[in-house]
Amino acid sequence: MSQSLDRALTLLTSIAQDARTLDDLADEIGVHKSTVLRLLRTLEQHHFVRREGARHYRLGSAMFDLANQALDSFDVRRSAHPALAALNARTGHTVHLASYEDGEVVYIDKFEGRHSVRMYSRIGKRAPLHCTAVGKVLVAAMPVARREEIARSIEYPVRTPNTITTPAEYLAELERVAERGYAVDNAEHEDFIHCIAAPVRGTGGEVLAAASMSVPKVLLDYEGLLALVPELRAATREASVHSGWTENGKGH
Amino acid sequence: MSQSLDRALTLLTSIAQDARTLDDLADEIGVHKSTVLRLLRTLEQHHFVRREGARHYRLGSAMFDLANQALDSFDVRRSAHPALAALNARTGHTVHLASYEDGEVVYIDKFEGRHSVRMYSRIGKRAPLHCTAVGKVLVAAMPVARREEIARSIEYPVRTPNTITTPAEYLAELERVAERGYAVDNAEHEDFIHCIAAPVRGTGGEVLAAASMSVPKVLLDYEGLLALVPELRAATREASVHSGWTENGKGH
DNA sequence: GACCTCTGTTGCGTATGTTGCAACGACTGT
DNA sequence: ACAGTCGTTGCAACATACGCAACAGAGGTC
Repeated sequence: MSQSLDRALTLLTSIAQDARTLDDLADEIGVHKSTVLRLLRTLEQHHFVRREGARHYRLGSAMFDLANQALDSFDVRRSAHPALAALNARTGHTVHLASYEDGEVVYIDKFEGRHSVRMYSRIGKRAPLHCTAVGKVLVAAMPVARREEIARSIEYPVRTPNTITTPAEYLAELERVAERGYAVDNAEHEDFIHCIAAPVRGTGGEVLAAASMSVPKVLLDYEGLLALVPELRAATREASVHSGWTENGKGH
Repeated sequence: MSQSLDRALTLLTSIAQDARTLDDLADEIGVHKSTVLRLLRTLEQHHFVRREGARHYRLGSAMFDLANQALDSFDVRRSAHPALAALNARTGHTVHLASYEDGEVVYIDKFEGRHSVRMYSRIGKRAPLHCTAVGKVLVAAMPVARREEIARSIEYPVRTPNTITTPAEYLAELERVAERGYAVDNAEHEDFIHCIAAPVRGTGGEVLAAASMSVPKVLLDYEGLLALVPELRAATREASVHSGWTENGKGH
């Protein structure tokens, strides 16, 4: 809607991937160098971008600053932190905390596993709802009407042979998740990895976020993964308590 | 230089502090609501901002995503990580990794101490050069001509009774730091806290970043702090080795 | 060391995109 | 049901951001 802003944001996205030169950027967004220069100057004034040497641009500190400032405003993140860090330390597996945003899942915290398996995730990264354990947990927590609405509206790109590909299947899976209180991603997102996830609840029992553990298949087979569920749930329970949850009324 | 972009970036900075409503923002930057609305919409399309409920705006996931993507491009950050994490775990004190940027210091990593002393720092936050241990280390690593240039150009706001307030004093301090190989901030930045810092070096012996330990004065007196220097230097040495540094030629 | 190329930078006129206005619509709370 | 608040739209006027073309400066090549 705002052209120059639109272009500037595209620039940022581009620069974030790697340092870029002026011409690179001009080519990428298809405008004249001078236009890019002016945008970059404004971005630079605000510290969103900085120059490296004479001809390379990198993201500046404002980016980190604002991001971390905003991450702190996710209360769940802070309250869940100790329990998840402990879970990560105890098991050595990668732990994620994720939240629902606009038809997708967003990772709001990550604890790297000890096994050097490169997982293509990152704080702030978005992931689909249909093939992630955290996605299932978050959607399963919603009223049935909402679930159906979402199941109808999202896409079902095939990521692996196990990926769920239809709304009907997805809704059935959500039902199972809601009953059991945890979700599984049996290599539905990435071939090598399977995950389990469980909800983190707040004061009124509402689901604030989902925490997951991701384990490479070479390390643990499906049954081994399921054996970790109690440990995960103990951690999410602890995280929930720190987030104000009390075990009366709802819960389970 | 670009008006709309300038306004949009100001909006982001504002929103980062706390969720804002449309009118709040319009007042803050002194433009019409409709203008703000259009900017926000563009920001929203790029996921830099998201709506919370119907009337509040928060930072969106792109912010986190880009920031973390870019943080990963600081190679020092990754290579220094294990050594600093270990230092933090061993001592329980707050550890920072910082880098020089444009007349200021920028924190690029932080390991929270076990003592619940609120430190007003954050990844991405900028701090002055004249009253921080990391600042001294980074500037002391530069050629004398550059040091003088910087000493002349920066401001010397008084933060505590101990703050250095003149270029001459600062240059003398830098000389000491360069000789010793580490810097001290004796409650020059914040009243309650004193810090020590040392450089992290790269392949050619050049200083990539500075690592510091911050300790509340109530926990440890000045001598106690200095007693930690060897431990800090062991950690920065380890971090340097991981960053490609080898102990020949330069070094010490 | 001189030439050439490549990249960043500036001034300027124009058209385009952006702005503010005012009226509308949706929602909240009383 | 009403008033007030806040978000949203269409439009016309204007300022702004755009592309162009020419300049400057650094790096590399012969």
